[in-house]
Amino acid sequence: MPELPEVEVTRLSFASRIAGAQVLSVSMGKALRWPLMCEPKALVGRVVVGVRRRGKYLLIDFDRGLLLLHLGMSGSLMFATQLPQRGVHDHFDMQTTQGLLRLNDPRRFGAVVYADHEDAPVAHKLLGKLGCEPLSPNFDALKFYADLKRKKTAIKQVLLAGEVVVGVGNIYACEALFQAGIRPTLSAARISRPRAVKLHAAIREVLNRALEKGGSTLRDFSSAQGESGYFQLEAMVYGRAGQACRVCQSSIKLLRQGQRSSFYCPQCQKG
DNA sequence: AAAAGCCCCTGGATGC
DNA sequence: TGCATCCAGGGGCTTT
Repeated sequence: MPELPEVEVTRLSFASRIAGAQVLSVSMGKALRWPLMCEPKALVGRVVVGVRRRGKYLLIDFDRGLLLLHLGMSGSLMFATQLPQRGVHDHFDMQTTQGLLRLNDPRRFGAVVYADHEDAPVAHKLLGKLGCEPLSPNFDALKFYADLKRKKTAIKQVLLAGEVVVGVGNIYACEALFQAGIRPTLSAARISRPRAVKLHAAIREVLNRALEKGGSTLRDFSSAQGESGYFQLEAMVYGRAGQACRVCQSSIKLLRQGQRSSFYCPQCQKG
C-alpha cells in the first residue's frame, strides 16, 4: 500500500502532535521484518524532536538517536491518546506523554529499527542507496534524463527500484507512465529527452495530486488519525484491467514485470 | 556490475 | 460450506 503519498500523509497526520513528547514505554508484538536493534527500555525518557520522511521511510528523531519506520505492504500508524487494547496485528506500541503511537501491520513486511545516528551502519544500509526525492527541488528533469540513460531495464522497474527516484510504488508508477504516454516495458535508456522531461513532470504531478486526496486506500491504509485516502477513485489505469481507458476507451491491459502487475493503455502509451 | 528472481507474511477474492 | 489457488501497495538479498 504505502507509497510516498501515503507515507507523507501519515507523517503529516501526527508529526506536530507527537513533537515534544517524551517516551514512557515501548513494547513489541510479533517480529517485524527486522529486529528493533535496541532494548525497548532504552528508548524510555527520550524526547521526540520531529518526524521526517525519506522515500517510504519515516524517521522519528529523538533528542538522541532515531527510529526508522517502514510500513511495508500493509502497515499503518495510529497516534492517539486513547486506543483500543492491542490487537493481533499491532506489533509496535510507543506510549508517550502526548499519546500512543501504534504500528498495525498484518503482513509484517514493515519495520521499526533504531539507529544512534542517521549515518549509523543500519541507517546507512537502509537509506544509503535511495535516489532523489521527487517532490524536492533537487529532483531535476535533466539529471533524471541522464540517470535513465544508464538503465537498460524497463522504465517501470527503474521507477520501482528507487535508485533514481524514491517513493514511486506500483500505483503511482503506472499512473505516471500513463500520464507521460510511456509504455511500462520501454527500456529506460531509450526514453528521449523530451519524454523524460514529461515523465519527470508526470511523477511530481501524480504524487502531488495523490497527496491532496489523502493517498490511496485500497484495503487497509489510513492516516495516523484514521482518515482514508481517495486517490484510487481517480486512477486512470491502476487496477482497471479490461476496463475502458478514460481518455480513448481502449481496453486497459495488464502485464507482469518482475512479479508485479503493470497496467497501461495500449493506445495512449504507445512508445 | 547490472539485472532478474526469490523470498518474507497474512488475508481477501475467486474458482471448483 | 470447504478447500486450494492466486494475488496484493515493498524491498533487501541471492543468484545469474
